Amino acid sequence: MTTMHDVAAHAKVSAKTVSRVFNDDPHVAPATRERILAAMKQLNYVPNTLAQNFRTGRAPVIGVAVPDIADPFFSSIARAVEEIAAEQNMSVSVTSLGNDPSREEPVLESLLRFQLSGLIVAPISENQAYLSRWTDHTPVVFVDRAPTKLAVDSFVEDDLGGAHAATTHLIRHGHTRIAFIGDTLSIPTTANRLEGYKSALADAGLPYRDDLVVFGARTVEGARQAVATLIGRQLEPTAVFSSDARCSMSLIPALQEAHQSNLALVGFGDFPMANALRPAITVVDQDPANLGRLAITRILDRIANPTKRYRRRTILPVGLVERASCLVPWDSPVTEPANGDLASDDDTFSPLQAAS
Amino acid sequence: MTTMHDVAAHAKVSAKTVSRVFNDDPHVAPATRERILAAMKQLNYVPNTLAQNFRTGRAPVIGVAVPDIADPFFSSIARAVEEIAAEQNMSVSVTSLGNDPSREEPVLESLLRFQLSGLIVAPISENQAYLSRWTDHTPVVFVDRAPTKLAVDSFVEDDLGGAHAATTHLIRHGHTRIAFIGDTLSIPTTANRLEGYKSALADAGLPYRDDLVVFGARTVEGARQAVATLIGRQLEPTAVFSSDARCSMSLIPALQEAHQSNLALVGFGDFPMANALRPAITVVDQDPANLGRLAITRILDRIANPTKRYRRRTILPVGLVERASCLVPWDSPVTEPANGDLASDDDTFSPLQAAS
DNA sequence: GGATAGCATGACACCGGTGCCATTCGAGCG
DNA sequence: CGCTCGAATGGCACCGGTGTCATGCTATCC
Repeated sequence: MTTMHDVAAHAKVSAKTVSRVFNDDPHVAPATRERILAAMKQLNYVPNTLAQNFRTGRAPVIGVAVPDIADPFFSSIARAVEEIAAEQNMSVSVTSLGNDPSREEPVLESLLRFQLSGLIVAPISENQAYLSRWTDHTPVVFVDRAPTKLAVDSFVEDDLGGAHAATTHLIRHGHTRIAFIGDTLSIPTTANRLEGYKSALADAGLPYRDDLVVFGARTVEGARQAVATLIGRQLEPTAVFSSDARCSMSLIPALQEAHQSNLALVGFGDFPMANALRPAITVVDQDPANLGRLAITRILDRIANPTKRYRRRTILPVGLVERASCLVPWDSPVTEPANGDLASDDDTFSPLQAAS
Repeated sequence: MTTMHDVAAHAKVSAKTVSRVFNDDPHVAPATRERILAAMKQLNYVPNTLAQNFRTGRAPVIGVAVPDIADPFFSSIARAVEEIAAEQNMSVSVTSLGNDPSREEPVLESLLRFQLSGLIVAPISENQAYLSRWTDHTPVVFVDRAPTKLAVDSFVEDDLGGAHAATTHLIRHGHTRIAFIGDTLSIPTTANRLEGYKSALADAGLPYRDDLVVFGARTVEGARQAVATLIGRQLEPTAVFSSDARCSMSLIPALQEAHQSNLALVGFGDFPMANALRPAITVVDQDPANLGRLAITRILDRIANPTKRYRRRTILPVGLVERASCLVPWDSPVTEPANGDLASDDDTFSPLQAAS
């Protein structure tokens, strides 16, 4: 790798003058500039970002740590962050935290040692106090999941309100036995959504039955077991509220396998093909890209205005995207859906329509 | 940020000794080690990775540049890379290249200036010659799309063979008018898949009709237009081969809207919920995670064995995952599907079954 | 003509670790 | 007792840019 000193020697100037040419410093004679530019081209000079960052003490890099970058919800967040970071000539370093909460701390620590310009986290652990030693120097923003034992910015969805709305929606469609299916209560979003579900039941005067609440449905296998458990219950549920998109995506194949075509379904979080499934899946829409945009914007603001004060916790409203899976039986709507998403729902892709 | 010198001063030793403690150098007296460890803890010392990397001249970072990290295909690649990189204490810097080929060069250059340990690229431009100045120093591996005018490692799927198999599969099911729907020929995979499609037609003695080949179906809107164009044709197609997962995901809603429930469909590339749709979508499966694993493994091998020679181009076989969308009419299979994926295909989630 | 301002350029330190070599000191041994 | 050897530790340069200040030179003006 050729360095600035090589270029300087070749152009018979000092390294500093080469640096000036690079940084468009006007105090360089045109002839000198030309000579240096020629030397740079000839030697194929490329500045070493590592050296620059080292001197600055900061890397123009935004860290993004999420449970799983292959999950469409989190990859949408990352994509939005990237887009805005790129405008500021910043790059993005993505890390998947995985499933093991004890790995979170070492992973984030090693990320932060890069002297990141900022960090965006959707945590998997239940306590992020260990981050406090960094938060004075590095803007940290939580997304999707609020921090525990740590005072930093966060942008989360209205889990409680969304779950309440989804559950209420099912109740309005006449359901009284509604199951709650999720991954694990250790994820704060799931805990909040369970609360929303409970409060909706309470508001409607329906009993809360904990035999209708099942966890572990993150994988198709887990969802299968959850479905099997529910089917075995006395007074089987007639509807299911799925606590997150990942669960919904596991749950749907599991329901199909178990011939549970009579169960109504509302999921928290939209997901690919949700509107192409038959019935199209009614979901609480979260807009992860917006979450990402808000997070990176806050980081950039914090960098620009280190002393300014911001509201730490932001809870974003979520909307119900009404499709068809909330109706049972699905071909005889209880209420006329308001959402345009439903407009094409009779345009079914199913061969069975043609066959019947 | 407290530095090593702060710790050294506090423990009344030299910076070098602090460095030794950090690097588990055995030549440190136990008492000294204790004193230094105490000082480090008290001052909250964290090593500055930027300085370490600068000295090394290399960042323990693998760059991953793909068209769109929010695309499940590419996010699966990134996830697999990450997983293996993490085992080597390397982090991953992800960049989406977007749609503008002219942005590729500046984006990759700025990534490479970080003195990456390696770079994994799925390019969007048609010429990557500009990377040649880097390839001597930094291992570069292409995935999904082979490099043009550049001699580096690549791992791509058998686009030609896969498209040939998919098209042949449709022909075996009795289709003679098969449309090809893709994004753009400037993506080499699409060009190869079109060749595979053509050769399958030729092998079957079917005519190639370029009025059945339509591009621009990357978005739902584009897919709508593609469908509209095809429907207008004399001798409409009875089947469609979709050139990539993204197109399939756009095409399916478009077909639903256009009431094209009689069209058979095979897509190149699996995608979320493909097996939960009704009919479940028959696809050529690509295994993006494997692509990612192979790429990062090759980079690590290259780092460990700089002189060793490898076969540059690897073409991975692809398999046909037979579901139901290739059968027309779907409820009367022409042949008995071999794939287990079909086992549950009568367990339909569709309300119409219940209704009929 | 001399003082002065302004521009082009260079010298040098510094960012925070670490490789290399020197120095010091004590133990062990002939 | 003196020598050798190894262990513990320190000094210092260096990685590649860049901020700060100094220097030398020319143009300008009174």
